[in-house]
Amino acid sequence: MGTIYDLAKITGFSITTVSKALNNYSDVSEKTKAKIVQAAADMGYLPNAHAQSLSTKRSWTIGVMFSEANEVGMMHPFFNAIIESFRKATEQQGYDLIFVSRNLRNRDMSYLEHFQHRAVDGIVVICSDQMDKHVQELIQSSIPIVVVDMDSTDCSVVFSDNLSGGTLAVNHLYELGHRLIAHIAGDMTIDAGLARIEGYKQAMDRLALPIPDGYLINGGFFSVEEGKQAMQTLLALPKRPTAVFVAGDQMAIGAMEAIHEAGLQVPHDISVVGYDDIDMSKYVTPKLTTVRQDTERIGQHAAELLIEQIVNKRRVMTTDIIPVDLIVRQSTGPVKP
Amino acid sequence: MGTIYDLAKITGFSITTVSKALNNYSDVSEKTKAKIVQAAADMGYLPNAHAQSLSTKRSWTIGVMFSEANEVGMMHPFFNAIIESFRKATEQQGYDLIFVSRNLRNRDMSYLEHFQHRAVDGIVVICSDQMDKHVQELIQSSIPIVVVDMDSTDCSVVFSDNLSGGTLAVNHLYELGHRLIAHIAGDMTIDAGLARIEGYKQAMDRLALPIPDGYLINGGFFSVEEGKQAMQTLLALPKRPTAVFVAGDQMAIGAMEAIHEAGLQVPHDISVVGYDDIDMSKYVTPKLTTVRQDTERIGQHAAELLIEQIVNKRRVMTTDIIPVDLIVRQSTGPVKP
DNA sequence: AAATTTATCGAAAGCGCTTTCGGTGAAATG
DNA sequence: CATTTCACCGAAAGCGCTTTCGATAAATTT
Repeated sequence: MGTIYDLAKITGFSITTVSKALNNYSDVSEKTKAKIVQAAADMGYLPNAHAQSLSTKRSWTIGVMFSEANEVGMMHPFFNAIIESFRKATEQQGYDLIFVSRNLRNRDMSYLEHFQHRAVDGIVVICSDQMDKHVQELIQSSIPIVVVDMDSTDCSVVFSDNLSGGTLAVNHLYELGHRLIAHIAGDMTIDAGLARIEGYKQAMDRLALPIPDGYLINGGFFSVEEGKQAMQTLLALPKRPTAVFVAGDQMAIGAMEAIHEAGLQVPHDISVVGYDDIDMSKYVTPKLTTVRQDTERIGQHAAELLIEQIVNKRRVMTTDIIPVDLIVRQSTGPVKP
Repeated sequence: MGTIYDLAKITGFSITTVSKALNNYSDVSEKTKAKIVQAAADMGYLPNAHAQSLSTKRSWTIGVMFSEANEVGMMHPFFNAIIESFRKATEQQGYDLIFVSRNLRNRDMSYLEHFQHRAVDGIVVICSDQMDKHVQELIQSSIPIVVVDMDSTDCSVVFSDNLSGGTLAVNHLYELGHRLIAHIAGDMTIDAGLARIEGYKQAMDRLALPIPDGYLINGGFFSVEEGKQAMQTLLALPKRPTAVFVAGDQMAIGAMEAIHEAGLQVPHDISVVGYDDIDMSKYVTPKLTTVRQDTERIGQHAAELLIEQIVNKRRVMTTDIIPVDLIVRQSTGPVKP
């Protein structure tokens, strides 16, 4: 593949000139630039990224820290959608994503340490666990960073308008005539979960609807299984809700399963609205009514925010809230008379 | 964060000794090693990966090329599951994954070029498109490589036993009494799709079942939408099948939707068995009977294969086939009398 | 006591690249 | 024609690390 030294030897110029020619410096004539570029093409020359990084202190890599909360790794559909759009946006600017692990050849180091070791230009964390020690460490560091789906005043964050999302869901159910509306919530340690709870409460309050005991139930960490269990608890209530707003699609799918297993029908007996609009939502039966998060926009905006910090070399600490939409499908319907 | 030069200054040893101490060379006394290690810990020293790579010609990174065929990017659940298990296995050995894009700061280069530029130690390609020019280029290169879910005699490959998978599905349906068994196939340009077709054909042949015209239908590239369309075509057939083996879960979900929309019931009117056992399969209604691919094992095995090539510095060209299982759920049932 | 080993350390080169700072000769200016 | 400017190029230092090859002093061996 060759180095600039080979190129210098072949063309007869110095490595300085070769480097300059390849990097479009102005102080090299068009003629010699052409020769060098040609020679580079001929030998299939490619600059060594490590050498470049070493010398420029710019690696053109972005480290991504992924949630490993509920062990889903890279299989979380919502996070995945965000990462995907983030990737598209960053790659357009020439960055590569690097997924680091915590153990560097047997030593095991923190994520921050690992990112420092790899000398990433920036970090994106997509992790819902506010309290995670590693996340905090990353935020406190001086590496450009953007955090998704989590709140923080110490760095750039971007997340959905969960408050409105909750309200949207409740209002929709209200308009369908429902008055007994329960909420299967995400764990309170998770910002998104908390905000949706708040949205739910505010909406109920505004509609002058009481929240009966047991109607606000913790669904844990957004898994299908936990959603199912929460719904079972709800079904066992003396006064069963006619509708339930679930803080995540996967949980909602679990909830629907519980309902079906109890011999009831969605939406005939109970309406359910989810949150996220993951890919599968439109394919489950019945198709899930849900609050769509704009993963495309979240990922892209996060990318912009991060890159801006990288190129301008200054930290920005904005919190950007991305609007959500209610997608009405078939899991919600009018309340039974 | 500091460099070995700082460490040398602080401890009073040469950078050579510092480096050796940090890398456990035998020709440095325990005492000085202790001092140096302690100093390193104190200042939070971390070696610069780029400098190390430059000097050792080993980057401890693995490049991953992901399918971009049907634009799903990182959102393909099956590929994702594999990557996840691959990641776990490689990270344990100290490797980081880097997802490269094709355009390096405005120039746009091939994947191979990009990988060379990043000086990855190895490559994993998870892409079903056999003919992809970039994939071929990667395979022909001298970088250690492993390919997943695709056949090739020119490199290490690992994929599921798609032949048996097809047979498994057909036999299951046969045992339920079905004789009119159709197959919604993956595109023939995709190895996995082709093998499943072959499995289907062989099984049908062995059971002395004819394959009526139109019973073998191309479902394209495994999307829900395409599966749905294929099923609609199948439903319009004069002699409608009583069971259908679908080459992918997402297509199967689409197929079920088509069936339901036609006013028919799964499995009462038509049985369907999918392929992959993606996460959602057990949550759709009815829960999908499917051929499970062992993503865990595929990813891990691919990792082993790749790392072995990296450390032994020699190419191995094995093709390893991972067994599949039939997971019987509720989308298949006895044929109507 | 002389000759060898052994243990411990460091100088220096090298990995491939960027960037500063001068140094040419040619063109432009007076 | 003397002087300034300009266009073009290269020497050299530096990025942070590894690794070879000696060098030295201490420990062993004869």
